[in-house]
Amino acid sequence: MGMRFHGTEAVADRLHSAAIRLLRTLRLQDAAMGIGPAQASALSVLVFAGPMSLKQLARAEQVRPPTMSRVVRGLERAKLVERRTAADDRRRITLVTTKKGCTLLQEGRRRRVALLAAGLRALSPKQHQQLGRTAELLHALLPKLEISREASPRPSRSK
Amino acid sequence: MGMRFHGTEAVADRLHSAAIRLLRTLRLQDAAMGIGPAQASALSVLVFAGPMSLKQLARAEQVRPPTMSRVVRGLERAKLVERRTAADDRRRITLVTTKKGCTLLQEGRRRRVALLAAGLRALSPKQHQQLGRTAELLHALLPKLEISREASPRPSRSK
DNA sequence: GAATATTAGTTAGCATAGCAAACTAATGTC
DNA sequence: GACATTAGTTTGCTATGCTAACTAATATTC
Repeated sequence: MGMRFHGTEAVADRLHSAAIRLLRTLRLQDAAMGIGPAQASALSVLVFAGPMSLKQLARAEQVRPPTMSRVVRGLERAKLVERRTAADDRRRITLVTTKKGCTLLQEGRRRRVALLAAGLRALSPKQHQQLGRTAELLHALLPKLEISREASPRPSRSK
Repeated sequence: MGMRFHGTEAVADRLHSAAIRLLRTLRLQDAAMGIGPAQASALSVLVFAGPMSLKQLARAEQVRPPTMSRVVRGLERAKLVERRTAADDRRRITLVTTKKGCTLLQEGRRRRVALLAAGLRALSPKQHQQLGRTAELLHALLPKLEISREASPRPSRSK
């Protein structure tokens, strides 16, 4: 009891700090593209999942609509995405990546790969595979954890 | 050619977005403690690695001194750390966690664990272990990637 | 030992990203 | 037609990142 329960705690911690450090490193690459991490991530979703509404994108990115609204404004200003009013419902907008946006994303991928390449190549194929599998594991795991956010009746800022 | 080179690219991408999503999820827990992710992370370092100077902490957190200076100010205001002038060199400060800071960190860990617990327990012990090992792998990997930052002669903001 | 260089940390100023609350405009409902 | 709901935006706050420029203390150099 309490023996190896410790393990879960440690894993949570290490995962947390690993994520922070990874992002801080990759942020530099994003910055080199003249685009922030949130913008890069949103653009990526649009490229791979195709056009969608702002709300959908906000949900996909686990972010509130006002936040996404601003992120999209940045992407639009940089001509990386276009907003179109949906045909059937004029409240909604449809976000579409531009050619430039698609290109930039590819470039970003190349940068990240270039950055990680040195590190990844130093790994054994087995470790490399492990890294990939863990990333997938996380993607599968995370949606289950978000329940707490959706389910909560909005804590309403106790202070 | 281009055959399985694709793999590295995909791993980099998935890792990137997994990190972003993980942090956005955990950020909610940090917010519930009334502390941001950077503050939580810095506090964690101080608790586990012991007292150190601001510069050391900035390096450990892969962040520039001005950024860490502000993060520390926040932690200090919340009475989670104390700054002491070093005895031998009065330029330097020594950052020490308070009792309250230590307690809060433990609580944060518990929260994260509670959040991840459902997910982690659904994993097989093997997957659990894999997750932990990958986190370690990343920690070992990341310092090697920062070379580009240190080595570069400061791009000097082209615009 | 005084002038100068280096180093630790801070301050100022800018940009991105997160949130909630309140607003506008379009769509649904009664 | 009056009211409720829904999609996005605006506003205003906080936290984090950066560079450039500053202060104060220590090290170096002559």
